[in-house]
Amino acid sequence: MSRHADRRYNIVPRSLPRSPKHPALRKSAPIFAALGDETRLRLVAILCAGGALSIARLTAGTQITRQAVTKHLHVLADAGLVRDVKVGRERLWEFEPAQLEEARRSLDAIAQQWDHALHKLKKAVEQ
Amino acid sequence: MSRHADRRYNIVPRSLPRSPKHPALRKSAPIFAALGDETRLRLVAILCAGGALSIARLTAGTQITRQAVTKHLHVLADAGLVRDVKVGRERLWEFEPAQLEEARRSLDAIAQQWDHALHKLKKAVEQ
DNA sequence: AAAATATGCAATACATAGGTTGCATTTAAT
DNA sequence: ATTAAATGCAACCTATGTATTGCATATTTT
Repeated sequence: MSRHADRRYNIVPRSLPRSPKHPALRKSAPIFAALGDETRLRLVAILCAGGALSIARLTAGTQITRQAVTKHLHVLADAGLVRDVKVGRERLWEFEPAQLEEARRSLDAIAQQWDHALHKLKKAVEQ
Repeated sequence: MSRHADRRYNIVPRSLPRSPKHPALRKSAPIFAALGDETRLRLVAILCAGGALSIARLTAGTQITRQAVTKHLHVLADAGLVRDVKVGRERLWEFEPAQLEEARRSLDAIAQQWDHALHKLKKAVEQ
């Protein structure tokens, strides 16, 4: 076989959506990426439970510098998971529930596909 | 104020768990990180719907090389989201639902915290 | 006004992620 | 036995992520 033939396969499983790419997946990946860091996950959990907090207070709960926390907050903000409000000399960050729901829907969708596959399998076995 | 006083703050919000770090969050972060890539999210969705598939078939649905897909599969495997079985000269990859459930539980826990905070707020306003 | 607090900005360092290429190895098909 | 197919392994490249340091700026507080 020639060297780089790998990409030339044309045997594509029927269930595999090629270029149109599930839009829900494209939307969800950045949200999961934002949640895929322990520090950020903690920040989300804290903001979720404690209302709006300043950077200084959020930094107090970590071993990293304020600037590092600031960057994490911006990552979360880019993913739409938090938003900020400037109050005086402070910048308060608060949780934004909408995108978390989006993530939940994605997981549910995948899990549902799985359940469906299981169900089909079960029916196939029963017959 | 001296230059790097940021880390010396001792005003810690009551709700903020310092070093003990919620164990659930530490477990979930790697799972979210694994899901935080569009290609991997697609792979999960495909495996979830289509049973066990070889690397070659999984590669056919993408624009990237087989080796890149292999790396993504290993990331998913490290997160416990997929597992592989060697069959003849093929290596088949299949979805592993347990860890996805873990991710769902994490999101539910966070969302529940949020609901709880809202409920407390509502009660406070009503009084 | 002066000092303290809270944050912003920019440069930098370092590790890791994502991807590729080239070649070797294992199995299956002819 | 050859050839083809599927995969494994390793080196490499580049971009991005994480975190730091140093300094500047904006707001309170005293």
